[in-house]
Amino acid sequence: MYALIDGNSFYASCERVFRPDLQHHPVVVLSNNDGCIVTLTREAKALGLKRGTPLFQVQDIVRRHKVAVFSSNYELYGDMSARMMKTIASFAPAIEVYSIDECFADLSGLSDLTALGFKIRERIWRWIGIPACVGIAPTKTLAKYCNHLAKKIPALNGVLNWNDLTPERRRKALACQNVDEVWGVGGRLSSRMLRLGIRTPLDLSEASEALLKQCFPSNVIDTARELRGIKAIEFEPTAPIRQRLVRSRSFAGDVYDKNDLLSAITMHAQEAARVLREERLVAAKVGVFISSNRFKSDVPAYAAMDVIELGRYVNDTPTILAGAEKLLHRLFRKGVAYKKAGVVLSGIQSVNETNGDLLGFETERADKLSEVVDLINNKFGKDTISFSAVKRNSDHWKMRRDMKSPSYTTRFSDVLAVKA
DNA sequence: TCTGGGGTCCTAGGACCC
DNA sequence: TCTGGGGTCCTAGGACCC
Repeated sequence: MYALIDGNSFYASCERVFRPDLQHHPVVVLSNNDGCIVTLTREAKALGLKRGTPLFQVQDIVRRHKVAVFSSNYELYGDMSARMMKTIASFAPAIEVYSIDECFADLSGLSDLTALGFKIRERIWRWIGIPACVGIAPTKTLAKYCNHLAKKIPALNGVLNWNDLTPERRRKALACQNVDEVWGVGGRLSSRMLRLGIRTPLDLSEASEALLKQCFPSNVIDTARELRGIKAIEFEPTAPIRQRLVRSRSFAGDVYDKNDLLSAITMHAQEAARVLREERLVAAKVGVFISSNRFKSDVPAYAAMDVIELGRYVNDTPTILAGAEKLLHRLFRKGVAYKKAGVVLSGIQSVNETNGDLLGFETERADKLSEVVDLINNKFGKDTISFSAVKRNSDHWKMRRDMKSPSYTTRFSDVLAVKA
C-alpha cells in the first residue's frame, strides 16, 4: 500500500505560516517576474481566480477583494518542503519525493493505515504548520486519486483510504470526477477520450486495452490498470540521475544588448555548475537558448538553441562558463528584442562513475577552484564571491520580484522576533 | 505595460548505413 | 516505364507533471 501526501496550496500555505493574519484570507503566489498566478488558496479560487492566469489580467479582482499577493520565495518553500519530507519519512519505511509539495510513502508492513494517515496529517500541521491531505491505496495512481478526493470532499477530513471503501463505493468514487483528474491524463488526452465515450476515471478503468493501445500512448494502459488496483508504476525511493539541468529566466523587459544577455547567460551557467557539484554530478554537454517575446506579433520572432560537446565530463564553473559564452556569441542576432535566456547541461553522470584518470592538471585546478568558491559561498552566504566572467553589473534584465516575503527560516537577519 | 520554470517520457520523421 | 528493405540513432515536437 502507498500513501500520497501533499501540502494544500503549498506555496501559499508556507506564506501563511508566518502570516497567521492571512489564515482565512485569499492568498496567491506568483511565478518569477511576478507574471502568473501559480498557487492559490481555496478563498482565492472562490473569487474566480485560476492557476496560470497573468496577474495583470485580474488586477481588479485582486484589488477589490484585497487578495494577499506574494512573489515566489523558493528559499522559503524549499526549506519548508525539506522539513515536511523529513517529518513524513519518520512514519514510513521509505518515501519517494515526487515534487516540492508531495511525496509517496511505502506503507509496507504497517497496520491501521487510515489512522496512520490522520496521524501524519496531524503531525505535519503541528510541526510544520502546513495543512496536508493523504490518499492511501494499493497503486500510486489510486493513491493520487484518493488524495484528490480527500482534498475535494470536506467530510473526509483530509484522509481517504481506498481499502475502506466497499466495491460499490469505489465505483462511485471513480465515477464522480472527470477523467482529467487522473494522474497522467491531461487536457489533450481527456478530450480525445471524451470522443470515445471515456468521461470518468471509471470509464477509463473499464475501457478495453485493445482500444487504449490503438488510440493512446503506451503509458495510458498502465494508468488504466492502476485504476483497477493492478500495480504498473514502480515506487522509486531513490531518484534516478537526472538527464538535464536547466537554469533560465524571462527578463522583466525587452533586452537588446549582447552584454545584458551575456550577463544572464553567465549567471545561469555559474548557477547550473554549482547545482551540478552540489548533486555530485558531471556533464558532457553545455547548451544555451535565447528567444524573443512569443507574445509580441509586431516584431520579428527569433529563438535559437545550440549545444556543444565538451569532450569530457566536467562540473567546474570555468569550463561551463566558457562553453556557454562561446555558444551565446554564436547564437546572438542583432536587433532582436530578447525576452528569455537559459543554460542547459546534459549528458549527465554521477561523479563516481567518471574515470579519474582522464582528468588532467588543468581540470584539476578548475575543480579545486570551484570547490573553494562553493566552500566560501556556503559559509558566508550566496554570491559572496563569483567568477569574473560572470558580468553582474548589468541590471537591465533583472527579474521583477516586488512582493517577496522574508527568508524566515534560512537567513538569520530574516528570523521573526516574537514579543510577549 | 504586464504572460514562469524545471522536469520526464513518447513518437514521428529524417539522416544514415548496409 | 521502372525507383528495396530493414535497422539505428538523433531530434523536434507533443503530452504530461508540479
